[in-house]
Order: sequence, then structure tokens, then C-alpha cells
Amino acid sequence: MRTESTARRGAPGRPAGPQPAKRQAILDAAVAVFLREGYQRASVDTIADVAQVSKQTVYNHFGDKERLFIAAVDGERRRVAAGFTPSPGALPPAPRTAAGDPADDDGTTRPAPDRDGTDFGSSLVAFGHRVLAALLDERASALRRLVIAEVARHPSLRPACAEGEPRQLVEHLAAMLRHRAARGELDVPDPDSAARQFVALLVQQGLHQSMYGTRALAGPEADTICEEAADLFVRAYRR
Amino acid sequence: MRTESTARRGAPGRPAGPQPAKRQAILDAAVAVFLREGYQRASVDTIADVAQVSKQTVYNHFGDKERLFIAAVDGERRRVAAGFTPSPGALPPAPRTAAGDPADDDGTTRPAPDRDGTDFGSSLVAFGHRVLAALLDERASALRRLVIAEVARHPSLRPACAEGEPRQLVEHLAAMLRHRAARGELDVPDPDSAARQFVALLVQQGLHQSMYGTRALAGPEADTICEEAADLFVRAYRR
Amino acid sequence: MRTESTARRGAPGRPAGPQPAKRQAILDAAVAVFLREGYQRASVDTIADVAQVSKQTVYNHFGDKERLFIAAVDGERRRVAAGFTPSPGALPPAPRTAAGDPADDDGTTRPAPDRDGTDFGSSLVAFGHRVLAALLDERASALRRLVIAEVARHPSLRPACAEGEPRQLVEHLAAMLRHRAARGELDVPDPDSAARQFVALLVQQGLHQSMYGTRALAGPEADTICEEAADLFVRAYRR
Amino acid sequence: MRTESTARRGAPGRPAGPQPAKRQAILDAAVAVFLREGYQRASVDTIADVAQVSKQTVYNHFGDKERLFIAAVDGERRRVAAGFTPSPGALPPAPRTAAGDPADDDGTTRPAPDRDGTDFGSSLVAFGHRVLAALLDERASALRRLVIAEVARHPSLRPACAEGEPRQLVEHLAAMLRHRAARGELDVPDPDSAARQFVALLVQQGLHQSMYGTRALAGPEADTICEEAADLFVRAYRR
DNA sequence: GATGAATGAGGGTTCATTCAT
DNA sequence: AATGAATGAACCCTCATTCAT
Repeated sequence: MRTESTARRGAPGRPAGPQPAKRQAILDAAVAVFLREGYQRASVDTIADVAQVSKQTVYNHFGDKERLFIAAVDGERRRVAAGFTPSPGALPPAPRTAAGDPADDDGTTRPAPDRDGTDFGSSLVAFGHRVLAALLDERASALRRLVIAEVARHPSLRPACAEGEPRQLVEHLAAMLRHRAARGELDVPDPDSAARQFVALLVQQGLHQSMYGTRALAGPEADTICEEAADLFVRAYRR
Repeated sequence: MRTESTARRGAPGRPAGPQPAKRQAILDAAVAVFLREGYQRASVDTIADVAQVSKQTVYNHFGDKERLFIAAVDGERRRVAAGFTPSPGALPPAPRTAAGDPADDDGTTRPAPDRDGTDFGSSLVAFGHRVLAALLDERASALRRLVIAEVARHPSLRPACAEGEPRQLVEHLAAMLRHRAARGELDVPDPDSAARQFVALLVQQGLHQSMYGTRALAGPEADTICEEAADLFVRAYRR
Repeated sequence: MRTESTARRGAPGRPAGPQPAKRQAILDAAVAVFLREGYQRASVDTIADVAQVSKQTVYNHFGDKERLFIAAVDGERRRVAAGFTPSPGALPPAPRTAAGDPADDDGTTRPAPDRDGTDFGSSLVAFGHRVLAALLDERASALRRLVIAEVARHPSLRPACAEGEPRQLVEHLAAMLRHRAARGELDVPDPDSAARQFVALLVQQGLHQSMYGTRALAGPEADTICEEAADLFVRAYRR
Repeated sequence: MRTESTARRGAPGRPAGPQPAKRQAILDAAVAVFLREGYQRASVDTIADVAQVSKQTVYNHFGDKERLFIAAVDGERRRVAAGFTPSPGALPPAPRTAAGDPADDDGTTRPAPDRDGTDFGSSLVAFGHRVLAALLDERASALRRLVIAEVARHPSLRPACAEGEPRQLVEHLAAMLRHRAARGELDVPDPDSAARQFVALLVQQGLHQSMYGTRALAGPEADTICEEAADLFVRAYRR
């Protein structure tokens, strides 16, 4: 049994496709054009052209430009958010032994035996790079700029705006902090808050230095951001 | 009683100097309209109307919409940056007396044993509130959204974009950190970096929670942001 | 009774074909306005008004003012060129019988000894009057002025500019010359060149004296031009 | 005693010059801009800029754009007409010796003893080239196109339009014809008319083939035009 | 549901012209 | 007499949106 869309699209002479395919084509085109041009500059004509669809079809599906915009942003937001999800199982970098040795190298500041601060720190650095990469992805950046640009005029963009600090990554980091704290490696009273702060720090510095994704971040720049952030948190939370 | 125009012009014999007054009126109107509407939506007609000036006068002064935009953003950027400047004398003028502390302006009486962590922490909190206030000021927020929205299309906005993390406040904080470090109160290896991080943290969380200045931050929200940030830095740097 | 639009469209089922009727209305209006006002002075608004069509419809059909202009000139050029075509059958169909003489169409009975100079001369005079009439036709004149005015800025007008010397009439005259030469009446070594010259002479003097069609040519003026030209050619080529 | 203009312009600090110099600068600029752009396209701003004069000065001198246009065309017309004046004394090319050999080369067609057709013909060819050169001069061509373009809307251009067939050259040729006729070399009943015709022929063919001065005439093209015209007149008038 | 044609409003820009200096 | 600033009216073009098919 053929799906409705294949059934309809099978006819070669008919240029008109069925609904869902066209709808998606329009959405994709809208995302592309809105991200590139912004809300005002983007014209429904252009979107229809890119979608290879008549302009009226756009209106049939979405009613008006604003609703099309909201739908496009919403779709793209989900897409980008999916990119924030850490690869499954990537969580604990290598947390097996944990039953660490209380006697640390220098003995003084860091009581941590073998799971020393370096380990935690480099974990943070690595995590930081992942945050920056996700953050500065071209589409994600364009979406962020677009949302920030329009959120004042389109309140329905608020959820999208709130996703600027990627929840999934924050949760991932919080889990890691809890994990290490449970091992006695860290003394972090509020892992959620700490994770939010770490991500916020990276986000702000990354966006700031990359001009909100408008210019690429040189390798050393990203390194510095991550390392300084890691240093701060190591200082603050290492037991 | 002097007319406004004569009041503004320096030349004594000339009753009304046409240029500077109108130019400023246009700039003010442009700022208002661009901040409210964004670059595309703002029409030169509207700006001319608001400035009470003919449209062509706008063109005589600024050539085209883009240059008017750049000029308006630049002016507003300076204005906002001036708002970032800590009230003169708010910084400890000499590194000896703790009484000149910038934290004084929070109004609390503070019996304060002058070099404990509480002191540092509440200093940070107070400073944080000032950062948030400057940051979330309505015009500053609108300007930031505008700049972020357009920086991809107007490279000349990059300096304005870079000012998202207010340099003056960062320097102010760095000075405070150095001050306290000199007193032996803190162990902060890189005060500049630390100051940048503190401000970045506040900025990002403030912008995030206020939807880039689009909704007001409830008092407790701001408190939490500031206190958590202060806690982090106290943990990290208090000796 | 069929509506005008159904009458024009080939498709039988469709009640009104929107395009061709409007397109032609726009073209007609464009011709009228451009001829009257010139390229610059003519406004697309005016053309749309005259065509009883929205301005955007004009742009939908022709893209921009320049292309509309080219299309209008091209159409009118064809129309005018059609007016240059001598009435079919006016030319001697076969080169034997003198009765088929093109000079017949001046209406005179002409007892005409069929091969004397008078005959040739008055033929030329009559032909000259036809050239002048076609040349000084109001629309043809306005078109010529328009093309001359703009050919420097619109190279695509060159074909239209080249048609200033009407090819069809030249060919017609060349045929007549050959005809008479074949009868031994004339000694004309290069009939094509001679025809070109005759027409050029009439054109230049007609345009010159009528100020390029800007003022009407008095009857005697036209007579003089034609007669003098005829005299010259009779002198040059009569055997 | 210094003239008024030198007196005024002597002051180095004062940028403003006196009247006549500025007037001429404006006129020159107007000619340049009108010829290049046409009446409508030319803007008073541009003319003022080219003339290095304030726009209001233009209005002070000429009242409005139309009057400035007329004045500019009139000046340029005179300038061009001066270029038509044959170099003084250039008239009889060299008609004296010629006391040639009565026996011509081919002997048959041309009975002409010493003042033979070749002489007359080549005179005409040379004269034709001079007409074409004057005609197709760049400024003369641009002026002609401008005048033709605007004569319908500016009746005061009629004199300028009438000069399309350069009177001076016609008179020059008429004199030459009379001269040769007086010598018995030619049989030309109406030398003025004949001269007008010859010039008209050249003018029309030259303008036509050069697209009214819009493209250069190749050497052979000009040669053909002149030679064919000369041939025609030799045929017609040689005794 | 899909289309091509049509619309009215408005946007940026430029122009000829005039005031005030 | 000469200027710089100012004006209001257009002009070309594009937009979001709707009809008629």
C-alpha cells in the first residue's frame, strides 16, 4: 500500500505534489531565507521560489508571513537543539575506579588522590570545546541572531530565545559534576547552578569573541576561553 | 529667553545655525526608530517625521539609510557605554582605605570586618547588580538586539557588537580585584581574566533570563544570578 | 456576444485569459506615454494609469522600465515599418506592361507616352510624396525622435535607429528603377544605391524642414522637395 | 585699472568669483552634462558640481533648468556652427591650371576638355568628407541628438534643429558650383538647391550609418557615401 | 489544494527649487 | 551675488496579500 504522497507524486505529468512534501519544502526554504536575510528582508516571493512552489501555496499552508516565520524558527530550533544533545553514552568520560587515593601529589591544596584536578580540568576543557562548537555552528548562530533580533516583536519566539543556553549540555555537565562529587573528587554544593554558570561563561565569551557567530573563532581563542573557564571551576570546586 | 536654536549654536551673531541642531534631531530620531523597529522596518520617512525634518534633509546629512544607521548606532553606543562608566570616584581611589569600596553604593550599613570573604562577596554582589542594571537598561538592550541582528550584514557594527561586554565595568572590577589581592585578601592570578569572566557570567545569565532585555528581571532572579556568581568567585579566589 | 478577453484567448474553456490582453494594454500605453514624454519623463505610474492596470502588473510583465521601453519601441517600430510597406501590388508585377506602373497610384489619368522623362519624373515625385507621408506620420516621427534621443544610452535601439531610412521603400524604388532600366528608359548603373540616395535625400530634407516631424510640412514645401529630388535623378539617370 | 573680475578674484581667501566667469563655467558645465545625459537625466546638482559652483548660483544666473538648457544649447550650437565654417579661403580647391589635355583617357563619355568630371567629382568627394567629419564630430552629434530629442517640448530649440544641415557648408558648396558653372564646366540650373541636396544626402546617409553619431563610421563607409553622392551629382550636372 | 495574475501600499532615493545667511 | 540647508513632490521598484482559475 502506497502512502498518499507517493501515490500522488507518482503521476509524472502533474507538477503539483501533495501537501506534506510541499509543506516541508516551504519550511526548509523559509528557514534558509529567514536565516540568511532576517525577517523583514526575507520576502515571501523568495521563499516560494526557493521552495519551488507558488506563492499562494505558501499562503495556503501558513496563512501569513508571521506564522510561516514562527513555524520555520520553531522547526530550526528543534533541529539545532538536537545538535546540542551530547552523543549518547558520552557522559562519564571514564569514571570507573573513583575509589581514589586520598593522598595527593602535593598533598596540600588538593586532597584528591589520583583523580586529580588535571583530570577534572581537562574534562571541562573538552566539554567546553564541545559547547563552543555547538554554539558557533553556522546555522545555530544565524538562528540565534534571528531570534534575538525579533524576539521583541514576536513573543512566541521566547522559547527559542531561552534555548540560547543549551539545556541539554547544562544537564550533561551537571551530571558530570554530580558524578565527580559523588566520588568525592569535587565539592560542588549546587551542581545545577554550577553547570549553568560554566555553560553561560562559555556561551558569552564565545559569542562575544565570535561576534555572535559572525566571524570564526581562532583555535587559540577557543582554547583560552575553555581553559580559563576550566581553571576557574577547578579552583572553585576541586576538593 | 533664547530660542532653542540660538541656545544650541555657538556662533553669537547668527540667529539660527541650521546644521548641528537638525543633525542631532535626526540622529535622535534615528536612534529611537531604529531601536524600536530594527533596521529594515525603520523607514527613513518615519525617522524624518520623528525628527520633524524633511526626508531629503536626512539624505543631505547622512547620504543614505545605511550611513544614517551606522551613525545612529555609533552615537547610541557611545551613550550606552557612558552609562557603563562607573560613577567617578566609585572605585577605590587609593588602595588603602576600604571605606571607598564601590560596594558602598548598595546602601547597606555593613559593619564589615574589612577583609573577610563576606566583604568580597557582597562587593561582588553589589557590583553584579550594577552590571545587570546597566546591561538591562531598555535602550542598551534594544541597541544590543539591534547590533546582534545586523552585525552579519553591516560589518561596521563589529565594534558596537564587541562592546556587548562592557569594557569599563570589566576594568573596574579588575581594579577591585587587584586592590583586594594587594591587600592579601584574594589569590587571583589573572585579575583581568577573572574580571572578564565575572562580567561575562552576569551578562549571559542576565540576557538569557531577561530574553535579551525583552522582559524585566524579577528582583529575586537578579539576586540569584549575582549571588551565585559571587559565590563562585569567592570560592575560587578567596584566600 | 463574447467578452473581449474570451475573444482573444485561444483556450475555449477558460472564460478570461488575463495575460495577453493586459500585456497589450500595457504596451499600448507605454508606446503612447514614451512617445509623448520621452524615456526619462515617462513614469511607470503614468503608463500603468493609462493602461488601466496596477503598477506592479507592469513590473510583473516587463520586469523594469528599460525592458518595457525596449518592448514598446520594438512593437511600435514594427507597426511603423508596416506602414512603410507599399500597398501590395503597387509595384509593377511584371516588367513588360507599362500600365502597371507604380506611379499609377497618384490617381492622375496620365495619357503618358510611356517612356519619356516626364513619366519617370512624375513617378519619382509621386513616390517621394509617399515617402514623406510615411516619414512624417506623427507616430513615426515621435518614434524616430525617441529612438535618436535614446540610442546612445540604449544600444538595443540600434535596429530601430537603423530603420530611419525605410528599407521597404528603398527596395520598392530600386525595383522601379530596375524595371525602367530594363525597358531601356534609364541608365542607372546601381539601382540599389540610387534608390537609397533618393530616399535619403527625401528623408533628410523632409525631417529637416519639418523639424523632425515637429511641425507640419506645407504642401508646397513637400512639393518642392519631391520635385527637386526628382529633377536631380531624372537628370542623372534618364537616358 | 583692473577689470571687475580680476579685482574680485584677486582676493585669495574668497572662493566666490565674480559674475561672468562663473556664468561661463556654469554654461560649460551645463553643455557637458546636458550633452552627456540629456535634458531630464541631467540634474542641476550635477551641473553645479561640475561648474564648481553652488546650486543657487546656477539659479541666480539662469532662473531655472529650462532656461539654462536653452542657453547651453544655444552656446553649443554656435560653437558647433563655427566648426562648420570652412577654413577661410579654402573655397576653390585649386581650379586654375587644369589647362590639361583635351584628350581624355577613355575619350568617349566625357567630352570635357580640361575641366573634366574627375576634377569636379573629386572635389565633391573631398567636400563630402569634410561635411561628414563636421557632422559626426562627437559634440556635434550629441548636440544634434539632444536637440532632436527635445525640440518637440522646447520650441525655442527650432533654430538649433534647423542647423542640422549646416548652412555654411551648403553656401560653400553652392559657391563652388556657381564657380564651376561660370567656367562652363557644369550645367547646374539651381546651384543653391543642388548644394542643399548634396549636403542633405551626405547628412542623412552619414547619420543613418553612424546611428546618429553613436558609432564611428569606418573609413570605407564614409568613402562610399561620398563617392556615390559625387557620382550622382557628376552624372546630373556635368556638362 | 495549487496556480499565475493582480493589487495597493510603501520604501529608498533623487530632483528642481527656495530660504536664510 | 553667492552659499549651505531645507523642502515637497515624484520616481522606480518591491512587498505581503488576494482573486480567479
